[in-house]
Amino acid sequence: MTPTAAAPDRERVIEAADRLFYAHGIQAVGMDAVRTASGVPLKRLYAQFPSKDALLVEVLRHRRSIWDAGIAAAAASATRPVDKILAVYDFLDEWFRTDDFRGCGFINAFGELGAVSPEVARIAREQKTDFQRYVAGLVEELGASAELAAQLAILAEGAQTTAAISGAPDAAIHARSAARILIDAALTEA
Amino acid sequence: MTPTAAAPDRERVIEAADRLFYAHGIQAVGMDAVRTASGVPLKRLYAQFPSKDALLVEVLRHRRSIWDAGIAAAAASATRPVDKILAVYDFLDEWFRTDDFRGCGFINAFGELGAVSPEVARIAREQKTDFQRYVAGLVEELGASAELAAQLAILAEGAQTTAAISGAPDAAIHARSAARILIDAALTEA
DNA sequence: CGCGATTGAGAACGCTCGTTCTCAGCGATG
DNA sequence: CATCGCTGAGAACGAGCGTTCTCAATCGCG
Repeated sequence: MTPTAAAPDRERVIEAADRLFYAHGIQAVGMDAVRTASGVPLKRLYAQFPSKDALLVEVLRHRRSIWDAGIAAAAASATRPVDKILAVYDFLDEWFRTDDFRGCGFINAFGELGAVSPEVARIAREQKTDFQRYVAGLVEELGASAELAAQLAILAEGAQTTAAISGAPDAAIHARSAARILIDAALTEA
Repeated sequence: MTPTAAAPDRERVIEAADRLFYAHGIQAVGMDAVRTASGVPLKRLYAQFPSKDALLVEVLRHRRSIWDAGIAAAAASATRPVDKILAVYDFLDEWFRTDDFRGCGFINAFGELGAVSPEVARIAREQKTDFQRYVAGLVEELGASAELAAQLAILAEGAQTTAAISGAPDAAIHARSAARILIDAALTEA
């Protein structure tokens, strides 16, 4: 058993669990389902992750890196800070139109387990504050206030829950145009 | 057993379950906990609600009426449509500073059970669209576009998740000032 | 070819929880 | 005062699930 040979197992399990947890909710998915979907037997699965909770933590970490990569890729096509900010909403728009979109995984996980698991609550909070910091960085480049950053982040969060629950994918478009107005207002005021 | 005598039981159960479900999550709360908190024995409890799912539906209905009443009360102190809109964010601000605030109960319930229970998903969606309609009505009185209404609703949703997960109660204040800017922009443009 | 370590498949265990059942106590009624 | 029906408290039941264990098949190595 070389340590490198175990890596594909880990990834397969995390990706399968992520897909299942996101699609059906965490508590609704049994370890047997993870095993079936990943093709990794229970024994190896528990060799990699001591418990379902530990697996969940890794799944959330994985999901965070996916999100970060998506945001970075969306920003890469833009040069000006303003466009990088607006690219966030374009990224959301694309995501919302995905077939298996079911809201923000962190918001969902927080709603389901945030009160019971401090670990889950912490990871969700970190993801949100990370995003807020990212937006704040871009806003700073713009020379606008920190309040604008908070408002832009709130718009993004609201778009996600609105798209998820109301099933309105155009929430991203509305958030985007609102963001543009807020940015313009902040810049002309300064 | 007069039918009117059963009413207090119903209310006590619904209120106790609502408090527990909201505080800890739905699946984390057993029927025994509901029984203990409400003081209503299991037998009567199951006489009123055929299952936990049925109880949950009533709990969500109850929560919806509480929300509606809160919004209505907040709007009552204002006369102009603009102030009624801004009153929504004042209401959120007050709510966010509550000790036991843990986000929007509908967003949480959707995240936990929306994928598994179409009933829960439907009730959450109805609550959100109801709120969107309410905002849309006020925006219409203002003579502004339907897009502004969508944007204002997104701000309210985003403030709720931000306050819940990031633990930032001032999300309501940021949403409020953003709302004011968007409203002003929409009105001067017209 | 033979033997021992490893592994995969799934059975088994223990716990939780939704739901139902039992039974002792009690109040009403004739 | 005796009896009958109802009620409350909690035991009991059955299912689901996280986690562990069994055991036969397999692979590597001498």
